Amino acid sequence: MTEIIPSVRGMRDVLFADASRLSHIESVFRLVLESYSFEEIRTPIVEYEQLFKRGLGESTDAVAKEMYRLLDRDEKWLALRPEGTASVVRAAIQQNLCYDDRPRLWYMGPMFRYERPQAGRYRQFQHVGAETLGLEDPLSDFELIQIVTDVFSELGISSGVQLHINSIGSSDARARFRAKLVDALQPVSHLLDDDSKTRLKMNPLRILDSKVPATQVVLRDAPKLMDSLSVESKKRFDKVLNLLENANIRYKLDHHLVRGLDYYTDTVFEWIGTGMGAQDALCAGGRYDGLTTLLGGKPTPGVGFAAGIERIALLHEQMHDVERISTDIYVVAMEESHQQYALEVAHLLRSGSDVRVRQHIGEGKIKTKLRWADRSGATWVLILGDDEQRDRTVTLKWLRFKRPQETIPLSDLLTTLYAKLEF
RNA sequence: GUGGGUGUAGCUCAGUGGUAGAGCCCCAGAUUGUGGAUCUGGUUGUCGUGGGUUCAAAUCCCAUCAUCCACCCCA
Repeated sequence: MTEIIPSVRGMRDVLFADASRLSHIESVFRLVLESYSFEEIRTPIVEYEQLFKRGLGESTDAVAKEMYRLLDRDEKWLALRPEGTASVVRAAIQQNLCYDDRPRLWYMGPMFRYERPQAGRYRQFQHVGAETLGLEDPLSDFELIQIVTDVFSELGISSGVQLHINSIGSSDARARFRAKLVDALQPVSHLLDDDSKTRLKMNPLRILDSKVPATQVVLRDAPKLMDSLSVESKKRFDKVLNLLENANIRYKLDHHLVRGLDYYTDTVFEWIGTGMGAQDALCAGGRYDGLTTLLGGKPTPGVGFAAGIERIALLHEQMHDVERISTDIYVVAMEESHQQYALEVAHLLRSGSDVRVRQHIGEGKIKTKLRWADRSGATWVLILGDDEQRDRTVTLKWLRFKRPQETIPLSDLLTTLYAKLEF
């Protein structure tokens, strides 16, 4: 036998109810984002590798260890996008979108990272994100947080999420803080875990969000990032928090929240799902006032978020059931000679209503056909035989309730169905 | 990239060296224009893959792949 070719590691097939759940989450994001007057942007899945190296930072894990790279036929290095923000900002610069506008853009699509697969972590995963460009006002930070809050509320998962927020200030402030932190931790570095020791040299800020308890103890006496922020940064952060309080959006100040990508400035935020295992970051984002200049554009402030659809689905699954629905009405022709009439009836239903209609295809006894009708999950089956074809009627049978079947004129079918649907 | 668990029928799983099993599902009949419930009968397998030990391997050993959990990282 010929060998089966499986799907690529970390890249899954999503079927039936699981696919419906993802679609539902996506459509809620779409509706809420559009209600805030955000407009959709679709950028390529493949970009020059350089875009991510420069945008996210050469030494970030997402770029250094996890990027899918591919050599194009003309020997240029391309990459499958590991996230969406760099592409959106690149597009805004290339299309000159900020020249006379403050674009409010949202996107959705697959992202790729070469990581070890785990629950809630895949090598191909779905992001939905939004970016507001050209606005410095803290209101733009708040607005994005409000959008995601609305989405979670609409999905009915608000009680399972927690918003964490912090400000990491300007890159100057972070440089000052980095020096202070290193000075403070160097003498006690023997108390740190191995990863944190490495980070002390490579990326000291990331020590802050270490999960190792002993390291967190050491950090209690270390300098605080908040104390290194400029007066302006503090003021604008207070304003963001104020807006959240006025809107009754609950948050947790998390001074150890630092982001893994280099482009963030000032406000950073993240929603954590409760009871989810290790991969519990559902949505994260923040301000990135320096990104456009990194990518060769004019200085333009920006703020955005990205949400992991699969992770939100994992949480949603714990809280809500989603049914697999494929058929409302199953149409059965008794014999081959009734097929033409069945086709006519099925098409009438499809064009005259929004029900899902499936016509039985294949030979078999009526018994078998009805079993297929039952298995399809349909609410009704329409049976069409000699009598029905002759009188131009249909026999309508309930599959889910004990109710008598009835034979009705074809011309009354749609109105009869609507009457039953209302009931 | 590191550590650990698990891979047996379409699904959930039992089977610790001696003929590959159960439940559910599926198929046929009881019931030739009526599904589901019941009864009767039936089908379903490279035991993840490759090698090794053994008279004999689903079972023991090695490797490998997949998957799950944790680390790491992140959405």
